[in-house]
Amino acid sequence: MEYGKPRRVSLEKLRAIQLKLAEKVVEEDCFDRLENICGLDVSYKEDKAVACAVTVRFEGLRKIEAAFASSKAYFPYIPTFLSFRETPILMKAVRRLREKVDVFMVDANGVLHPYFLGAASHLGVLLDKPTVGVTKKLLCGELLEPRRLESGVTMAPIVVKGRIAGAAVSVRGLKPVYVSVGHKVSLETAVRLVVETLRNRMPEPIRLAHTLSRAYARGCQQTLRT
DNA sequence: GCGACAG
DNA sequence: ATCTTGTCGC
Repeated sequence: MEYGKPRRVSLEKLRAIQLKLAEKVVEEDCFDRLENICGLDVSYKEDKAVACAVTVRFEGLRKIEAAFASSKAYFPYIPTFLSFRETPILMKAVRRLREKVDVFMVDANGVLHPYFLGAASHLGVLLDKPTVGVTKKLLCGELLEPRRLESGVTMAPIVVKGRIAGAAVSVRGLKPVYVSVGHKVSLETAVRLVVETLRNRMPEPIRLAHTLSRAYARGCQQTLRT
């Protein structure tokens, strides 16, 4: 409700933290098997933040578990500082999961960020787990020439400060989603995972987390049943 | 200084 | 993100 109060930590300090954590990001595949994928998202209800972590089996995309966490939103939304708003509540939801997770998919950017540390990467480093970032709108960077892959998938690399930081991926001529490495995964694998879990505009794990966190925030018990 | 800007 | 109903279209 009121974020106007002076923060005890300056944005310059937070920027320094991002630069530090960005050095720890690993852009290579660091997982042997791919059985479960967990979608992550946060919804808001006035000044309350609700996070949902929903795990699905990669084969068939069937939901096998969902965990929630809620708290007051202590940090405002400030472009390029999203992780400081959502990482705490997402960590809380993830800790409540019981089933093993191989890769996390977050509704946020990974290294597709002006300082190469979007919320998906920030979370990945804190969890020390593989994460992929996916968004519906471009935060930064310039798109290179689109490339049509075999399965009718169109991919356009995105460059940030001279580095390929992500890719615009679109299927069946739909509006693209922006994919980037979060942590411990390669861009190639990140794109593959998104394409293989894409039923609608957003990959299924994230779409589910979005629906569930929103239902939880609005107290829709019925939707949360199954 | 100006404009852009994930959720 | 959120405030919000019906409605146009594949």
